Amino acid sequence: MPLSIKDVARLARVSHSTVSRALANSQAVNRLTAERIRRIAKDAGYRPNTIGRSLATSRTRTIGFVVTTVADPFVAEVAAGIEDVARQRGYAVFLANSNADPDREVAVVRSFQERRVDGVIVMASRVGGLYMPLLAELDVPIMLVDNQHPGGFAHSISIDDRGGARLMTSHLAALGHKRIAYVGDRNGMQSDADRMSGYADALQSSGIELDAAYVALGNGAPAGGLEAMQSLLALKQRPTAVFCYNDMTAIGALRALHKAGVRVPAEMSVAGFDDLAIASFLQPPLTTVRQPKAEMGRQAAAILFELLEGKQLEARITVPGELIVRESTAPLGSIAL
Amino acid sequence: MPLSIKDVARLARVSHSTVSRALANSQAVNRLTAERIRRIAKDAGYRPNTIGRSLATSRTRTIGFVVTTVADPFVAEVAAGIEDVARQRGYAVFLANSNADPDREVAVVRSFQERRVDGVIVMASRVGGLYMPLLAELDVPIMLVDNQHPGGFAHSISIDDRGGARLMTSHLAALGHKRIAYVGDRNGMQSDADRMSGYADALQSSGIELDAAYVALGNGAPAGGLEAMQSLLALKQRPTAVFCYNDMTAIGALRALHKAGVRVPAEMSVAGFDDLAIASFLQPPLTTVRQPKAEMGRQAAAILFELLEGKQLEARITVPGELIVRESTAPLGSIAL
DNA sequence: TTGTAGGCGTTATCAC
DNA sequence: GTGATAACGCCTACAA
Repeated sequence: MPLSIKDVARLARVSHSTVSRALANSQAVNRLTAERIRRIAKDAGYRPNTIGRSLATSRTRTIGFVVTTVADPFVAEVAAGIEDVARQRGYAVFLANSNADPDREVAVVRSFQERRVDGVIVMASRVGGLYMPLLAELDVPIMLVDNQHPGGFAHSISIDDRGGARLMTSHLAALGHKRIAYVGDRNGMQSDADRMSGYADALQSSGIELDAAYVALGNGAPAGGLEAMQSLLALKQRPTAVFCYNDMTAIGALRALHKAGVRVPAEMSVAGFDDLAIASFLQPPLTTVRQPKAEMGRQAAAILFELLEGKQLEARITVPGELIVRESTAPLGSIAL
Repeated sequence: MPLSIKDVARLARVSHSTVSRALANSQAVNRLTAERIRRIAKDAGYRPNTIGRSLATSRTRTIGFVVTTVADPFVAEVAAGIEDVARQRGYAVFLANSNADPDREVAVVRSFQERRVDGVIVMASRVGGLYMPLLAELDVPIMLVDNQHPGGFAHSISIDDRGGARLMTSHLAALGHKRIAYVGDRNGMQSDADRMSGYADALQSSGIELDAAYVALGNGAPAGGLEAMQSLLALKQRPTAVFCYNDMTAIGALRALHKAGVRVPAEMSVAGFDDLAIASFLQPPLTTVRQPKAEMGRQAAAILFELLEGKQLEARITVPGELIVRESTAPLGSIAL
């Protein structure tokens, strides 16, 4: 059994309330006694028990982070950012994977409820629409990262999906491409819809008509990108450039092209979204839209903590994406090796 | 304020101890009263408060998971496995990144201590050697995944690094390669040493002399693999096959080869270790040693829970790696496209 | 089968 | 400046 505040009190021959005050650096306690108590506590190896404290203060200094799966590199990078500032502020982070499974979604909320987390960060892209009201029941501040559901929540930070998609599609159009495809994410919800509409916007501004045949659906993972790209390759009139929902999709698309012997970017330009750590090491290095993942996680956490500390604010932050041009996109008809 | 057990007691016109018993499905309470109480609790939306329970039972049903960084895809896949069984068993997981920073390592242990986690899973590959004694002070069961420090801890699950490396190196030797290089991880500690020695073993059994010039050092990430491969390419007598510490290193190595215009596997075979989700989508699909990552996470958690539930066991599990041959390795001198 | 009472480790409100 | 004392929400003897 670890020492309690009472053990320290006994050692210091004071009451446990004095110990509590001394350890909390309260002004109301004699400087010297306070120092003596702190010294004794330290020597004895006393560690405060957060459970007791939580019961008394009804705050746990704990937040819950729900994701579809942390095995997704994109999610993991955001998680790292969140955990980073949480630790700085003395909060701990419960990690929960929903796996896009409604039963687990319910279980996660229950768990957070029963553990009395002070706040929640949600980044569960494929989460059912029923999830949000469930989360709202928790009655704690909720911060959404890359919100996948339109409206509803007060606090969120998201990449500018539409703007990013516009940026990338315009980049492709500027390279002279006319037949530009989009490989979406069939479970992509809001962000997919927004990237799709950014794509449509940019086509229009470039005077290119949107052709439904050039819109394929992946699943946000390489396998889906591979399949979608194969369907595009089967077209009589192939696209010359393909903008993918995310980098994972693009990785699959690149694989399909290599298998089919189509050279990138000489015969086909490929672009992604996210800028995962490996994007610059792909063959060829991937042109993409950078999301500042860790930074978004950090900011999400920082805002949540502001809220928890009572600040009144309404944060709906949109972060601009950054166009990162690498070697997977090139002018139409360019003859690269 | 959420309802407490006392509120339910009031509603049901019984004492709070009866409610406690009823909700715990105790036999000692009248079936009908119990049912009535449960019904009332449910209707009122009662959610047990784990904090109170923990204080009373001195168990939190919480575990801590320390990693170097969850942004590493390998770590993230293990995390998913751990979280999976934790949820099933009613445990919650605190995620903590040490970032290989001694100060944070200390902070993490403190946090776990103060939050009274019931157990800890450690997967902090670059963690300082001082860390382990610190963790031991926690005085809770500790489970190591892919242990990076020789000896010391009772419970661990690790890939058979040496066996896996032997498997891969033998595979390369069997393809006819004589000049086989190894790109290690300069921060790789135990697992790097073991893979290195498996590599050395296999060379010896194949009658190949180990040449120090063919041992290069990366850092476990693509950038390190790229650099290391460039140094190997600068050799007068280049290797014809390269076994990399892990897939991330191999990704960097592949990039270096593409940049240098060296064809894989025609001119150079490349192999990795881990079998990350993207390995099969690389150019060319990567030959590697599969670690059952999620499964290892699940097993680590399962064993920890056995320990927490009082079972006496000493688990030092070694999981065999599986050789996955894809297209990045080929017979020496084969003329592929 | 049920209720009363005490305790888990804190913080917080009173007196003194 | 300090010490009793009473919460916080739950579990668990012990008594009835």
